[in-house]
Amino acid sequence: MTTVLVVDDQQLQRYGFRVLLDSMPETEVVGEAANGAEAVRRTAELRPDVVLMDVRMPGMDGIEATRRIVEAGGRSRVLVLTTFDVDEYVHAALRAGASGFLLKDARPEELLAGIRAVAGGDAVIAPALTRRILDEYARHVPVRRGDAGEDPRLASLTEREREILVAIGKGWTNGEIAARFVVSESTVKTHVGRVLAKIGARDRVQAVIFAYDQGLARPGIS
Amino acid sequence: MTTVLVVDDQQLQRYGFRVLLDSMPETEVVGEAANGAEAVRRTAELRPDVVLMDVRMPGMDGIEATRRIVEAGGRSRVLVLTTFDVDEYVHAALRAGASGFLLKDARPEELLAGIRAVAGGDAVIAPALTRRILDEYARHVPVRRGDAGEDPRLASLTEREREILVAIGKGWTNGEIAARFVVSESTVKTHVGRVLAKIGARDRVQAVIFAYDQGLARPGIS
DNA sequence: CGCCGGGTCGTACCGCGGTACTACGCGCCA
DNA sequence: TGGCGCGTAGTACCGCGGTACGACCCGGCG
Repeated sequence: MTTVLVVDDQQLQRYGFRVLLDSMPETEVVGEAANGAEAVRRTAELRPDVVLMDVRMPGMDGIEATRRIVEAGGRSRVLVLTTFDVDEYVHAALRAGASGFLLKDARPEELLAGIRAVAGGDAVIAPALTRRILDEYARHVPVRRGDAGEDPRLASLTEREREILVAIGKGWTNGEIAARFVVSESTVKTHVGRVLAKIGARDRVQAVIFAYDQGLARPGIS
Repeated sequence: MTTVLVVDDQQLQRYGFRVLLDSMPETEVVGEAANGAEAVRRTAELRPDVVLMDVRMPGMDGIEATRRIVEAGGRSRVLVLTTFDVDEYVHAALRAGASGFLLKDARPEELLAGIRAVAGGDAVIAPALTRRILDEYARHVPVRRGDAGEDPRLASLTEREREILVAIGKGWTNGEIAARFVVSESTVKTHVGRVLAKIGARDRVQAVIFAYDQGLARPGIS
């Protein structure tokens, strides 16, 4: 069962969503909110799997609310809904950390599929918007080097070493890594040393850069 | 009626798609191809609405075939399918001009919805891949104005401190920074200390992460 | 069986990084 | 004139990070 928080300033709109979602066997509306501030509060309280977020709302809008919810670090995922496919909204919502962006004219099964995907940790974008996202994507995202697969230095890492590299990329000290992985700091140092040697980094700073370069580390993930 | 060209090196796979699509009222398979070269030829001949393209094929692969079909400028849209959600494939396919990218384990209705969307000029990405696309999108596509402005922590840095932060983001040691900026290492340390305090970083590692986060440093810049 | 790769842990050493504090010259401005 | 922000520079101290060993256990494999 997927729990959903419905956020919209229009009472009728919320009602519509509630009727639709409660009529489905796999989803359940556990709460509603009429503005951004309330959405943030109720998300913290109810910890729903998915927050169905309208963009345009009086007071705090859906974008800002999304940002706060995402920054709070709970496990709730935000699926942004809007009537208007304004580029700025899409852009801002995705940068705010939304897991999805759908139009309100989506068919019920599309909405359901979106909620399911978002609850499962995936992401969705309305097809009508995907086109533009991809165009910008192709225009801005640099070509991956190595048409022949990933960097050999990365491939030479063992599974454990890759985990260590990711941890380094999060900015953790050796002690913190040791605590999280429940091993001794000596072990971490051993691994770190091997990682640095394999990827050709002088110190962990260069390792972080390498990790970002390879897409192993990403902004906004603590 | 949407006309479809099925491209896959496995005969059985093509058969499966044909049966599925021909059983639907709105789609019709008008041809098949077993490799990239044949796909390009048949697309030119048949001018299908949608080309269902497998990635892995002997000879010319699906990516290259997609590129040629798109460059040919016909009205056929390419929907790429693959069994493996390898990042490189997604990346390459989208850059090649594909209108969509789905996994072969997609449910029939998802595939149908994808074909419909692509035929209508929209684009689709499998939810499992959208997550990563969005991450890269957020990382690379520049922030638009009206996007809540830059981080106040970044704004509090002086010009010199910002230069220092960029240098840290390149992975340089204090000594190297001192040499390049032609100042003493003491000075660099002073600046670094102030930068760390202002942006709230514990050490230069976290400063690097912050720099990437803010777009001050990016992969591929020496 | 022995070998080997991977993961774990320890000791010892040294240097860079980060902090605290002080200090000076310069340009700007009240 | 004095104050202030900024860039510069120095000393002293300490701890984390990185390296160089050696060691053990385990699972897979010839």
